Amino acid sequence: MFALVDCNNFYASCERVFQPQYRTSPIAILSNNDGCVISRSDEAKNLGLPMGAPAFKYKSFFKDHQVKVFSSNYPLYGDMSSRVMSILKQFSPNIEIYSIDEAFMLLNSKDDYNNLGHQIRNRVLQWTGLPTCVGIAPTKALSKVANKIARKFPKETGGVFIIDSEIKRIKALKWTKIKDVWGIGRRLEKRLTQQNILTAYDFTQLSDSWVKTQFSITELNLKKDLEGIVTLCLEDEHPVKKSIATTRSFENTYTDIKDIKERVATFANSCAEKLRVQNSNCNILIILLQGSRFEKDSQTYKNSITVVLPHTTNSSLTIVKQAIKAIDKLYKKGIKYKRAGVIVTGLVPTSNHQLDLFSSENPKHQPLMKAIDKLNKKYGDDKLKIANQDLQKTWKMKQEHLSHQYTTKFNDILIIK
DNA sequence: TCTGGGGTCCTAGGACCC
DNA sequence: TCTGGGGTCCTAGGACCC
Repeated sequence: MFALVDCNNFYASCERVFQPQYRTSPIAILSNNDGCVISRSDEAKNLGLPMGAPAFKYKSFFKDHQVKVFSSNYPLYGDMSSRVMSILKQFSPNIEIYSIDEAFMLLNSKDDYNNLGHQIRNRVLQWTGLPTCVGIAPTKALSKVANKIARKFPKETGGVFIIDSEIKRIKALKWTKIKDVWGIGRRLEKRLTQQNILTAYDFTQLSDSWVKTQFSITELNLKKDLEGIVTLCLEDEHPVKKSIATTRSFENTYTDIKDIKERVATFANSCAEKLRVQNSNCNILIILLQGSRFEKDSQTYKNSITVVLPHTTNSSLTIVKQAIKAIDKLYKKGIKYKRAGVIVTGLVPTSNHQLDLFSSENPKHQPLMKAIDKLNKKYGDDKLKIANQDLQKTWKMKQEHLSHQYTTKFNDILIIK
């Protein structure tokens, strides 16, 4: 059997752990630059605050309803997540960390599922302060369904729901709206409802061949999983990433190419650092540049350049240089730019280094990068920068409601009187 | 003033090869 | 009138997830 453990309103709950005075208040967490709402407590949801609500439009709403607003604090959430995951590993060695706040687990057939589900919930709550829900079922897709039911009916289920019979499976699928099925997004929902496929159960009644030809193998696999036939398996715990991205919106718009180059250099350097952490090299760079979606003359501008390198690399120097060169080509005068990004792909392990006959990197790059990474790790906060990166710190992320890094920074540790 | 960011997988179609 | 066939690789675009 599979279990899906999901933290309730993860970011909002993390903030609550360290500021328990907000245990019953509506809470909203904002995206980077305090742009829009990305996590809400149940109280905020009940007030009708939608996901993705732009913060500037909801200022008075927050005030009127006394919503406690936080900027996103990823160091805190990341650390809380790893604490939760290490607790889950005590219950089953076969675990797939699916996202920052949820994990699939493979359970032993001898387990008492109901008892185990409640044990998991209780231990995570006791040790981290985070509430979770547990769904248990014969397949991954069904454990998602079970989890949703546990979440929706806390009183009846106590936060744990198990699909362990055909009757329960059918009932659960009939209850699940098609748009709430894992793997059915907005587009597929529209196409399916047009065919009068309204629930997960309706979806499982379609013929395999129709699903395969109308959609793709992905949807067919999903259908089988919902029927109770194990099709989706646990994935590797530490999959090697196939692409790495750093893309950001700017706090304001930029028109000067110098500002854009500065930011893009930072993004490129960040990609290179992530490559070195996972011991990968890349040979393809994609550089994106986009105008403000909300300015009349800039909104249509959205362009990218793909650069194929003659050799693979994870050198910040090379990647930054190429990214800046691309900006020279992408930049057009008179546009208000709002967003840029760098994606590196075509990743290979560094050990797989191929000898390039006609072009290879300056051999001095590697030891230099090693030295930079070591110093940055030691002194923190990316003290060492390469030329072109935003030395002047002309930009800064807007984070007006940031909480402390309670669990990862010595100066921020709570003091109990 | 002000609307997130980082991933994966699949398919169709073109280029190229023998 | 008529255009081989089969295979692989690559890329762009579309869909999804959290």
